[in-house]
Order: sequence, then C-alpha cells, then structure tokens
Amino acid sequence: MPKVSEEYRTAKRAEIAGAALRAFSRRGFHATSMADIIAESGMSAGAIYGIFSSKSDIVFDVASRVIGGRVHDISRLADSTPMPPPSELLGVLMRGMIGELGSPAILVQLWGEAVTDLQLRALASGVFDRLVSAYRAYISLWQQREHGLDPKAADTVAREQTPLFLAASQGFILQAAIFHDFDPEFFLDRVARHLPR
Amino acid sequence: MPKVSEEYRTAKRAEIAGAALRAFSRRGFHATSMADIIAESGMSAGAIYGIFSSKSDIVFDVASRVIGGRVHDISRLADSTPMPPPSELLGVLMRGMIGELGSPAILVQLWGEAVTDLQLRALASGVFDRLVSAYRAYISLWQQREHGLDPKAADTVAREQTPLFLAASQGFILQAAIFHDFDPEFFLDRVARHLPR
DNA sequence: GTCTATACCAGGATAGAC
DNA sequence: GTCTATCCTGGTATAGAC
Repeated sequence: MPKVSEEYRTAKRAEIAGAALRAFSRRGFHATSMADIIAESGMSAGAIYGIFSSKSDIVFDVASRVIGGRVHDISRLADSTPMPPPSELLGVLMRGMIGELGSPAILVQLWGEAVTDLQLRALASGVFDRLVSAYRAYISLWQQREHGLDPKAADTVAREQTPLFLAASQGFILQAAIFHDFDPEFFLDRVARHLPR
Repeated sequence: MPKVSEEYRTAKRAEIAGAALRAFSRRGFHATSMADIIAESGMSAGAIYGIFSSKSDIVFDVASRVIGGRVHDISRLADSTPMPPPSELLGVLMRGMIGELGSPAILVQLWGEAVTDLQLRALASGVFDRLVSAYRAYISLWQQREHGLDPKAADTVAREQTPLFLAASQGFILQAAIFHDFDPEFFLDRVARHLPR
C-alpha cells in the first residue's frame, strides 16, 4: 500500500471535516446539504465520496474531532502548574474551548443529536465521563495540597463536588449558545464565587 | 364563524401535537416523517394539513407546549408554602418536570434546534429568562425572610446566585438525557449540598 | 483520484372526490 | 372536514469519462 496515499487521505479528511464543521456551525447538521459541504470545501462530489462514504459518516467524523478537542483540553489542565483553585478551573476550560472552537453552538447541536443517535450519544457520554474524571482528580489533588486531606478523604470530597462542576460547564456552554447577550466573564465570575473551595 | 368548529380545531391541534410529541421523542424532529405523525395520530394527511400548515408548524407548536409547561412549573413554585430553601428548589422543579414530561430528552433536542432556528431560539431564551426571574425572585424573598436582608441587598445576593442555579438546572436536564445510568436523586443531593444557602 | 451529470428516492405537500 | 392517491422538490449517492 502506498504510504503517500495514506497521508493524503487523512489530510483530505481533515480538510473536508473542517469545511463541514463551518457549514454545520452556520446552518445545522440537517439543513446543511452535501452541496453546501461541496461548495465550502471547494471540492467535487466525486472527491468527497472517494474519502467519506456518506453524509452521516462526515457528521460522525466532525463530531469526533470537535469532541476529541475537548478531551484534549481536559487532559492538559491536569498538568497545569501552578494549580489554580477548582473554582477557576471552569473558566480555564471554558475560555480554552471558546478560543479553539469559536462558538460552543456546535456542541449543543451535538447534544441534541446524541439524544436519538446511539453512536453520538456514546461519544458525548464518554466526554462527560472524562470531564468528570478530570474534575475529580483535580479537586482531589487540590484538597490534599490546600486542606491537607488524606487521599481517600480528598477523593470523597471530590466525588461530591463533581456533579456541580459538570453542570456548571454544561450550563455555560448552553447559555453561551442560546442567550444572545451572553457575557462569559460575568457568568464565570458569578459561578466561581459560589463553587466550593 | 361557528364556535363549535373553533373548539374542535383546538382539540384536534392538541391531539395531533400529542401524537407528534411522542413521535419526536422517539426518533427526533428530523427523523420523524409526516407519515410517522399521521400513523401515530391515527388521522390522515388531509386531516392534519387542514389543521397545521406544515411540519415545521407542528414542530413549533409542540415546542411551545413543552416549553409552556415549564413556564407553568416555574410560576407555581413562587407561591408554594412553606418555602423550601433555594437549594431544594432545583429538586422540586426537576422532579415536577420529569413527572410531567417523562424524559427531558425532548428539551435537549429543542436546544439543539434552537441554535440554528431563530424562532425556537427566542422561545428557549424566553424560558431561560423566566427561569432566571423566578429563581431570582425566590432567592431574594428567601434571603429577606431567613437572613433578614433588606429587599435591595437580598436582590443583589439573588442576582449573584441565579447563574449557578440556572446552570444546575440545565446540567440536570442534559445529564438526564445523555447519561444512561443517570440517578436524579444522587445528582440533586450532591448539587444541593453545594448550592448557596 | 477526481470531475460532471444524473439516477434515484424519501418525504412534504396537494388535488379532487366524498 | 376528511380521505386516498399522487405530484414534485430537494438532496444523497453513483456512473462513467478523464
């Protein structure tokens, strides 16, 4: 098998996925036609169907990339140093997401699809799980360092707090996507003030 | 104009909307065809198009009903007595929603649509606004009664806290829709414990 | 591998009879 | 007002040439 071809394929995939993401972000998954993706990518139908087998194949690939980016964000914050307090973690994560993704609208669209699509649901559920784990590990470590708890006690505290951190993250994303005049910093400030320390 | 006809129309509308809601809940807005709605309602295409002008007309009607129900929930809790503490408000609201709606999945679908549909977005945004107002009024009253704050100070506190309450509500709904093994009471217990008093 | 042109189909909406 | 049968658009996927 020619190795050039393989690299070429993955490069093309990324290129098409990028175009599709832009189109989906503007008009939604269903309102976006293959013709839109073709126009946005500057390629032809034949070229695209040579790389992706169907539209839903593209949707799933785009979803994986978007969501994979979130997973990457999460894993990074675990090694950030110095450790900001957990209450600031939310802000770090959300700002990073906005910076990389522009608008979180596509995530909300994905959630909507995930409700009825088993594959996408597994994907979304997996990210939530990872986010929970990351928050938990972080909070646990913080509790040990700052409050001198032993690992077991710290983990118990962390477990208690994670659902709220997850909900706050999700609320941020949703409100940013729906409210026309959403102010990220206002939200983060208000919420951080009431998150446990 | 015959008044019997008017009542008949609204009854039929409700009937069709109910059937459509069931179909949408199962398969999603887009995957549900008019044929599905026709089958679920037991009526014919002609009958339905005599009442609704298009599929998106039905979607919007269903969305309004679902979301109108939430508004009703919210307005009720303001007059509940004795007043539970704000930290329990979330549970009251979420349990009521589950009881009436079954699963919150349809709400997440709506959010996903709202991102790209201006009308639905206005609808969703309006509900969030109302929820914010309701939480704010409630918390303000609570602060006055329990902590003896004057109305102005109480409202300031309430304003600070509402974003987190809203986010917690949204997180509950989303997690309930996506996590396969979501435990409502576990979530509510953990979150209530860290919500401000 | 990629292009254009097109086959094919799902599904929303309507016509016309009752 | 309601039914059935059907029209027709929009959109995915493919055929065949290059």
